[in-house]
Amino acid sequence: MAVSRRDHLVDTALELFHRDGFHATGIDRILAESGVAKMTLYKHFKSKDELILAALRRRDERFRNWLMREIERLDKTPRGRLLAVFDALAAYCEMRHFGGCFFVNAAAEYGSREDPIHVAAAEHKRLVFTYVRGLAAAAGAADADTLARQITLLMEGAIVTAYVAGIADTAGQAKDAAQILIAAAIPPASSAV
Amino acid sequence: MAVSRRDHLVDTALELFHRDGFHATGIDRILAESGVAKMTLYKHFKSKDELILAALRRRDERFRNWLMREIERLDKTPRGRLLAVFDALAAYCEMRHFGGCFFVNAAAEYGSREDPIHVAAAEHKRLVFTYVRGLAAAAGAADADTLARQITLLMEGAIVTAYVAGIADTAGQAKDAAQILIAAAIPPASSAV
DNA sequence: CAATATATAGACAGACCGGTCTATACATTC
DNA sequence: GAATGTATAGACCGGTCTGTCTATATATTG
Repeated sequence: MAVSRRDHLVDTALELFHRDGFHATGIDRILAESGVAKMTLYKHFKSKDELILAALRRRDERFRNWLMREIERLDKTPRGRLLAVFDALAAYCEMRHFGGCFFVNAAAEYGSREDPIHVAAAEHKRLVFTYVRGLAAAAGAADADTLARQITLLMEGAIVTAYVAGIADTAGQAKDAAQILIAAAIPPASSAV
Repeated sequence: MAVSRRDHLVDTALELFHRDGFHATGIDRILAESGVAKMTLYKHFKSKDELILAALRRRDERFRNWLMREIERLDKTPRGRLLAVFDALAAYCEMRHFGGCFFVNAAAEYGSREDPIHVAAAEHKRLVFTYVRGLAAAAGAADADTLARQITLLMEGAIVTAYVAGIADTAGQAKDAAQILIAAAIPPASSAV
């Protein structure tokens, strides 16, 4: 088989969870869609929650890899990459089956901050922030933490607004705001690097 | 009775939906918590979805009233009110039972953009944007639409980051960013008004 | 008092939930 | 060819879901 049963199961679950939500997606539908037997699922995962966690891990890995490659492809300069973040985001929001941020949606359904699913969502956000902070530091920001926080706030706002309010080009508007914030945060001497 | 059965039902549903989510909150729990009989619920609402819509309407009304009063109380100048938005937001995020944005959570569970629940969430976002745009225009922004969009993007980012990532003071960091954007958007001549 | 409206409790239906179990089919490997 | 491991289908369990129903209690109003 080209892809293992387990991988296929996680991919199918990921797609259905993102499209229909976690509680609204029953185990039986995932099995029917993937053509996998119930016992095979429960051999690989102890429970539905474990399957959700596996889907979150896969999504985190794929999304961050995609985002980083896209940003590194779009611009070669550190400062340019801080802005390219929003071009990548625009592409993300315009994808065919855009359904908002998978991790925000997960946290919305599993609101308890102690829930492993909520924890996994928080961890994803932390990793994205860390990546952006690296970009900000490389671009010469005096306070990389603050600039990275401002940029990630705009990113979150753009995704959630595109999804909930259905407004196009929020990423472009966020990019315009980011440009102003970057200019204010990075000393002119470093801006040409 | 001090409050009608219908109102009590909506209030209880609102609280449980926000705490535990929509799919995870069963009709029976709402009835047990509110002490209302099932037939009374179905006399006032055709279905669970209708009850959810009523909860969204009540929440929209209450939240926007609270936000506007808070902002108008915090600062008397139009420009100051644009920043006071984030002080109100900070207070909101620090409330005891803060559970993110009720409307973002609703849209996360009812992802289809045609779903009346998703539509109601989008409408709430539109109304908040309209209010902020009014503040921006009153503050003398040359392009009130653009500034209002930037500010609402920061608001959304702050709420979702405080909730999902569990980070404190995102509203304060958003306020710092907003100050820079406001300074860039409002002509100095108007800034003293 | 009688009539009406509105509330109650709780059984009930039919579907679906997550999860367990048995029995069977189909490879691969010895 | 026999044995092993892994997949399959699908019955089954107890519980919960939304929504409907009946029968009863209570309060108001004529």
